[in-house]
Amino acid sequence: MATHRVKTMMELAKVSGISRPTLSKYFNDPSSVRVSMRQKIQTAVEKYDYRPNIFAINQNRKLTKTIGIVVPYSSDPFFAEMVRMIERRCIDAGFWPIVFSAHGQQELENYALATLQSLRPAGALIAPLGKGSDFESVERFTKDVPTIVFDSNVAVGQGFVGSNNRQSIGLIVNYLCRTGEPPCFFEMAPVNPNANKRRDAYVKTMEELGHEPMVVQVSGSGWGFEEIGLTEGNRLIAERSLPSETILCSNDRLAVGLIAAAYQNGIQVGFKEGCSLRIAGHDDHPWSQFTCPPLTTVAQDYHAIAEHSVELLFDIISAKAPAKERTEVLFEGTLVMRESA
Amino acid sequence: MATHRVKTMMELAKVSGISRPTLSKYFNDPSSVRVSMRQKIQTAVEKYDYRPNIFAINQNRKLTKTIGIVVPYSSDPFFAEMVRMIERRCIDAGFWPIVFSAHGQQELENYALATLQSLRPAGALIAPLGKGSDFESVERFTKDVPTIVFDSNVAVGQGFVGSNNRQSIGLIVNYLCRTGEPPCFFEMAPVNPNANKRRDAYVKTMEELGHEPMVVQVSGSGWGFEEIGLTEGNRLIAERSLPSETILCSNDRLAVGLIAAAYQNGIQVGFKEGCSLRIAGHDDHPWSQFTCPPLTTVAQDYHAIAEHSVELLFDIISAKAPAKERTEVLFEGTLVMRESA
DNA sequence: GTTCAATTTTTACAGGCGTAAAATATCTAC
DNA sequence: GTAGATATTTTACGCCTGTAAAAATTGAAC
Repeated sequence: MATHRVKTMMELAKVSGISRPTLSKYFNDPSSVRVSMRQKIQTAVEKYDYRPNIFAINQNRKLTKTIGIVVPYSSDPFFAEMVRMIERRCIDAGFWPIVFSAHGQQELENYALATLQSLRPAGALIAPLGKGSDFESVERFTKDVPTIVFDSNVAVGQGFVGSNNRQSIGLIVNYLCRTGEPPCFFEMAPVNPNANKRRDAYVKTMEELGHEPMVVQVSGSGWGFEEIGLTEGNRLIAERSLPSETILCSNDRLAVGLIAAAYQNGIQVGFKEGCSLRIAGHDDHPWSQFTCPPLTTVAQDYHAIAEHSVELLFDIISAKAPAKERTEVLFEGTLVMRESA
Repeated sequence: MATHRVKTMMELAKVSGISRPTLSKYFNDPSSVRVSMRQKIQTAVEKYDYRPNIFAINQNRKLTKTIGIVVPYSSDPFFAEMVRMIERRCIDAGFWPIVFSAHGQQELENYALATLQSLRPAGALIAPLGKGSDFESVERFTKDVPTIVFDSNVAVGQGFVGSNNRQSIGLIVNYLCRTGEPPCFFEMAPVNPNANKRRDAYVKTMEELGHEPMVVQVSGSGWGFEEIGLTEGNRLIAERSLPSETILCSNDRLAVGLIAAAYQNGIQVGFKEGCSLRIAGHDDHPWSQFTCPPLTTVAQDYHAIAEHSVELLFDIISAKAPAKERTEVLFEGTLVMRESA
């Protein structure tokens, strides 16, 4: 340990008595050298605290070990959780995950894609902004980099993994109709394909059940969903213009804002005695269990989506030829009954 | 645009009639070539969609343009917001921010630091896990990379930027004592120096005001603060063992859980008629305004901390010699009066 | 001890760009 | 138009590792 640190593979070869190409082979894939050799190398690496130079490595490799992850909004708990799971899987598989967030802005999404592209990643997992994306930029990126799209099904890349909104919305609409007044649907102008699919699923399910769909679309843009839920909820309550006393929100974050609005107007939320409003969400965000009352919602299968996205990407990367067809995998939601509806 | 894309600087030199060294100079610093030349180059770059190869660039540069950002928990809204601001400043200054999250785990923090280090960044902004950090790993990192520490004042790096907990806690303790029963302090086993400083500040302030400090330390570890606040809050309420009906939480996330616990036990929170518990937090997390009731807290100056951290780092990077002394900058908190206390 | 296969070593070149030094071209001011 | 300062081109080498091909070594089984 007191030994002077070694900075290049050449030096390591000299001090360890092992040829440089063998060292190179080892760093590419430790199992490609004999066990005895492997141990000698590991000892030397530790003794001289050597680490390969990433830049030199990637300059000649056709395939880097970098995996790009791009999300629209890293502080959204759904994406935060997805990123955590995806990162873990990549690291365990010997890849280098690098995370970018668009922070809701097209400009930053483009920047992230451009940066990532110049890193020549082995592949990428992206959740596009959706409506806010510069479609051509995203498409250009996917031409160069094997890409799996998740969450928001923008029609690019080699595959998509997400939730079955038709099924999950159907589930909660059924539940709400079964247990009380049919819900209206609370949404803002859709920011991505998911939002559209959810609204359509709501309308379809209501019609199937013989009820009149009631969509309440409020104004507001950006990713500050709670804020929109709060201010628009306050407005709707003041105007008494809610078409139903049961409200299904397009996502949990909107519901968080709406619950706050109800509270601030002295309205009790829930299905118990004395409650005059039922509020439900969609996603089962990590903090949905901490609302007052706890939020009834539909859980997306975070784990399955993350896991499957990564598997799909690895399949594509390891396959020589690009997939002939874009695959789409949808996971089903599960009802999470709490107290808000 | 229909032109074939050019992949190396050499090719770009050929097709544009400009020498490679001049192009190289341009990419290092566009202002180092004549205006006429600059325009010719920009035109060619766009026409042939050329982008320099990052790996080749960084292999020879002593100083890369990479800035590393390491946070303990990317989905914590405080860090999410900090990251957003820091990234923006770095991009605007022509640097490449790369974000890593330890997801609360020492192993991942070490991995992030090691990865980052091999990227030979120009500098780094890190918020260490704190108690959960492998101090030696962090210190070793800071020996190699100019580093500014923020949020959690672990004694490494060239400087620290954070909040003045003594002042901010003093502010809210004063407020709470002035307006009602003196608060007890609700915390979990401290995960970082901030938590310790806040508790100490609470104790000091209470003593100054002539009150007996009452610290309620609950068990629970990890970064699931809301969960801890909820379960431990439920327990304390059931046991009737809260020493005061005014509770100052070590941070907002704990308060979110505690408010949920109060709600679930039918306890009204706030200072109005009929309320029997006052709850306050610290940080002014983005979602604190959506709790029921809205959370009274102390706001950290996110913007100042982010801005100043970056400035400090840039100063160090541009200065030839490393700073002789580790600088510490603290920003003051401001009281945010809402309805929970 | 021999043989064959699997490893490792030797040798050599490539990758894309930074950068230094000397020669040449361009611009500005007079 | 000319000198002097400033930019650009030419030429050449270095950075650190990947990788290919041929030669040499090692290992296990007989």
